[in-house]
Amino acid sequence: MPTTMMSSAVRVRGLMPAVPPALDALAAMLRYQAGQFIYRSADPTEFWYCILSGAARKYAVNPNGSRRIVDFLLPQDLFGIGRDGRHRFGVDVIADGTTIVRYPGRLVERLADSDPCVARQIREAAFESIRRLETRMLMLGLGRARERVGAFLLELAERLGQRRCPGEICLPMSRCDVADYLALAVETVSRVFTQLRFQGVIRLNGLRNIQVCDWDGLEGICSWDTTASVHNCGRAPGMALPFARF
Amino acid sequence: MPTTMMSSAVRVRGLMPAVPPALDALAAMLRYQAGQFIYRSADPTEFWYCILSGAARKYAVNPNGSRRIVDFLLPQDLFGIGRDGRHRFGVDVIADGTTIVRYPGRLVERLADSDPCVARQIREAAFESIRRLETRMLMLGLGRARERVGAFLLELAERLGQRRCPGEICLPMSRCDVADYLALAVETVSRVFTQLRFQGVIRLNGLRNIQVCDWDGLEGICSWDTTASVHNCGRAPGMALPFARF
DNA sequence: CGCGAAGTTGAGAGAGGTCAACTCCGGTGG
DNA sequence: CCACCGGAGTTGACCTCTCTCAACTTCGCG
Repeated sequence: MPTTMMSSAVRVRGLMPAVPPALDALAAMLRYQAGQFIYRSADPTEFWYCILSGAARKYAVNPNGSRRIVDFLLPQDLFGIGRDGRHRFGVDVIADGTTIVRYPGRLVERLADSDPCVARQIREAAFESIRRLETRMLMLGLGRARERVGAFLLELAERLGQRRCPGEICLPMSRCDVADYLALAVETVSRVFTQLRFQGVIRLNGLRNIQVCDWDGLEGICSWDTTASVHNCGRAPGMALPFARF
Repeated sequence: MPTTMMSSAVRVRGLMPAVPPALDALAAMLRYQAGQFIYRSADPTEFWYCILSGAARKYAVNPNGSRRIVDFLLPQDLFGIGRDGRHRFGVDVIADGTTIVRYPGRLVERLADSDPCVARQIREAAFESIRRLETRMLMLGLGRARERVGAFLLELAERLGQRRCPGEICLPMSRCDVADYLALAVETVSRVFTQLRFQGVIRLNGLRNIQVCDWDGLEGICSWDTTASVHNCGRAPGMALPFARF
């Protein structure tokens, strides 16, 4: 039972650049505690969502009981988008006080038909989602556990806007979540963390706060920088970033 | 140097259901031989493409020289779609006589702004691409080589419309491509194939023609059926398939 | 202080990567 | 027609890495 925070008439900023008022008017803002689910697998795709603050995880559970985390959802991420049907994955919240915006999907679709601007933003969101999936796919293809964990840390820093920043990065997720995300055993993730610590690449303050001491070293670990190929495409730094594409 | 086959005024069928004439008028049809590239990584995203017949592969190459196949492109698949920018991946053709339809991306985008129908079709294409990526991600998360190869065969059969059909499936790609697709060594892929052959799950006629003798066995190999979760979502068979979502 | 959950560490077994040899197949040219 | 060649595919032996299972430690909280 999430808390409704604001009436739908309140402007939601930061969700999409220049959200059209018509779309804005449909929004509802909700607040969740860690462990609450936003929707479950096979639920009807009634609403579209966007994270404002906090973190959530999208996951699948197979008959054997093993779980695979499909995506971590961080601020600005849209999810649950799709046409009428049922969700393939469940989403639940992993950080206390996570706030999300919710839109009635069918109305947004209808709005998209009449407002090209809305349609374009949905396309952008889809392209962004594709970009993330492709990044993740390259990551899963990396052979060694060190590389995957390294790529994960780089991706997280990138998405939190803290790539190459000196400060600490707060991991919103448990080691177990990281393991399910990277298709590794928890123990392996743990071992890699301590290995990176001993090598002076990272420092841990508590369990969740990571400080990257050696960004070059971290990037060197990943035989190929999955995020750089996304954002830079081998072009000179400082140039405009290309949009995601597929 | 692909062969231009038809003037752009010729109607392209099968690409999208009910392609609007305005979009149709922009199309050019091209024919490729195996080994020719359609575009390279870092090329500008000038055109959007759709496979009509044959097969191609989308791939990334890392500094070490190792290659990762991001996607196999089969008939009906759209690719290269995106806003102005540069391609993250290269695409080259793997089957002789592959035919492709090409659209000027910018014009399609502009058309989408004026025609909601075009916009909706682009969204659908994006959702479909996401569906494929998610399927693939679950596949890469599978721990064992047997499971990945099994899931790959099921996915391929599904996409070729030959799931649970008695006939042969023609693999358009080499073992090496399969390996790069599944993030396995070629030798491992080969070993799994022979293992499946000895167990009577599949039969090989030549190198490229596979006949699945035991579909139940094949599905049983995959600890979780990545394609079924896509198309069925645990609902009763025979119901309308949900669209892809994310 | 005590408890449970989360995280870490260790030892062992198993799976896949690597390297090398070999087979199979299609194409080419004598 | 056959020998030769090269590339793709297969098989084998070995080694490395990760998973598994178990014990232990740390953290957070009442």
